[in-house]
Amino acid sequence: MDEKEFFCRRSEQPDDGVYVSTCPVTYALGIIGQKWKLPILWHLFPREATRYNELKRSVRGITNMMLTKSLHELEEHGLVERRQYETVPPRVEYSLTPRGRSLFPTLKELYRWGEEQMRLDELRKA
Amino acid sequence: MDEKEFFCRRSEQPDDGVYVSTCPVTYALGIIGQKWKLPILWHLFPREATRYNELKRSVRGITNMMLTKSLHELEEHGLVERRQYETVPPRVEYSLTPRGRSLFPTLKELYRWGEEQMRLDELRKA
DNA sequence: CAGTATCCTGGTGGATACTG
DNA sequence: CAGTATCCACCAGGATACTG
Repeated sequence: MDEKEFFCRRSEQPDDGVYVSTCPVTYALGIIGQKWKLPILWHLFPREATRYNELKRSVRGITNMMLTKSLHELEEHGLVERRQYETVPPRVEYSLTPRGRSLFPTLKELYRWGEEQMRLDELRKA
Repeated sequence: MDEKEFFCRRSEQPDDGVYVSTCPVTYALGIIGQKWKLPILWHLFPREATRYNELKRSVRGITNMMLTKSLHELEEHGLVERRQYETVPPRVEYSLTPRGRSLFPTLKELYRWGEEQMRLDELRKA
């Protein structure tokens, strides 16, 4: 990845007016950029598996709708795995796949930068 | 930054119903997460300075409204610097601050991960 | 050239109720 | 327990026109 190749490329499709991004950063944000994705992943990171309702309790403020939708999307992208036990009452557990865990170093970088920015912004306000 | 400290914390303020995120990742995405921020930064990265209209031409599809708004916000957060020359017609140049450039390693990480995900998704479709 | 000022649309995310 | 099904509000982002 040299510098010239790094910068965002967009492929233009004038026929239907649709721009398809081929930019990996945009692609990544499309996977983890929505409101609840990261809070969910955060809860899963340090754990083996988590049940639906435990997740719902831990991710403050999330509704069934959003939790279900987010989990589906994360599953579709292969970051999260759903395991269902055929018991009564039902028991469903969610866990990170290796692919989900591969996000950790990247998030750590983002965390580091964000933390730096928070400190700098604090200093400017003071 | 140990693992326990890493995960997202939100401070709850029940009085006005507002949740203020103290999570550095959320903070970072609040700065660079909007639609046009990264495309703009991308154009600035390999350059010394760029004029307003050059930026507008390069960032495909952006309107005056969005370009102006995004640049203002980037300036507020100290990532971008605006320099105005008192000539007729006016000449305004935008460039990255050191703080803006400090984003580069982080973006490279996100790029790397996103690229990996794109390849994996391609393989699954095939 | 480098922006502002208005007005408006669409779609993310939320509220609420219901169920295998 | 672990979800669906409907309906809805809000605001990021866009279209268009105008200007120092």
